[in-house]
Amino acid sequence: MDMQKIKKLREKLRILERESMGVFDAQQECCGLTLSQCHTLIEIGMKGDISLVELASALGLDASTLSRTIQGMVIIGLVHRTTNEKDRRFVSISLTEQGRKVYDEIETVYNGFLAGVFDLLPAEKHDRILEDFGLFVDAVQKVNAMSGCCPKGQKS
Amino acid sequence: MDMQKIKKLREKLRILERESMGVFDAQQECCGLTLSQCHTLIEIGMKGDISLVELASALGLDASTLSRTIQGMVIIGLVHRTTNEKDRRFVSISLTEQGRKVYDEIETVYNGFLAGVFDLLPAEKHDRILEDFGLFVDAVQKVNAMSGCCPKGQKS
DNA sequence: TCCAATAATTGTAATATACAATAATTAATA
DNA sequence: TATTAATTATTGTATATTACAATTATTGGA
Repeated sequence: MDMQKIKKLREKLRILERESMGVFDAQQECCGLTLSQCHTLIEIGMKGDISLVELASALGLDASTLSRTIQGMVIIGLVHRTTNEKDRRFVSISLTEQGRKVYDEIETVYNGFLAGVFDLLPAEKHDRILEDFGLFVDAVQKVNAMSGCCPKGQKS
Repeated sequence: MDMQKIKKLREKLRILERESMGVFDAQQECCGLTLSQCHTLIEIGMKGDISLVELASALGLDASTLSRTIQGMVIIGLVHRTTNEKDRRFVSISLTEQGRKVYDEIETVYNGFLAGVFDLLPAEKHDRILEDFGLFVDAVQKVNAMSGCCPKGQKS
């Protein structure tokens, strides 16, 4: 890989970082959620019933941070939080009916956004782009796993 | 685009969002900079001499936010801030020698990271992956520009 | 010259975050 | 079985990041 190509990729990554979050920000506005709440909602929506530590780990956050986020979401009626009766140390976090509704709304908008992106790309390249994107992200993940320098939620 | 493929892409995007930031976080640790400072440093490093509003716009931040970030970076000796004598309303922001050193260090680590990523990908696919990634990001940018729902730095 | 526009900073408040300490509960062990 | 260790979640505390509003300094135009 010559440096010129890497530089170009860096630029694209920086743009994507900002631009793809734009959808989330729009979401935040549209659904009256903060970005943190939005991320949390999506994660719960995908994982279903989940404990606090598990969720914190999935989001790369400290448990105390997430505890407060969840607290807020319980108050506004998006999230259900109950004690797990099998092991009363755990809480069981899930979406309320209202939370599910907001989640579905976010999903719809986000999926629509991506469909719009692909509308701008030549149809015959769609599969290739998806495949290549997947390969790239997988490799990123592998490199991070290998180096394992700075896992989220901890300063070494 | 069928929904299944979009879902898969969503998952990849979420991973990338977290994982690619990992490098920055590592940076943050290694260079003693916060993430905001790191982003700011990189932007100044790329753009060279720049005014506050311009830089704020490039970073998608409010000018007041950036003003404080810059203040901090001036104090720790990474950034130079002087009044533009042609138009004394503007300040001229640039990297100090020390700032340039840290910038170069970050560049080196980040580029090395991406080189590592491509080491894991088959060489014959490198160019294709780069091209497809570029196409995708360009399309994302276009869609955001079109909808123009929620530009950064403002709640509508 | 006076007023409007622009750039930057400061005042203020809200959110997000991590680390440390604590309370509650379970598992392990002596 | 009783005590100790480990685990989960929450609270206390401090810091960072951020935006909006108000203010100051400066420039350009009427």
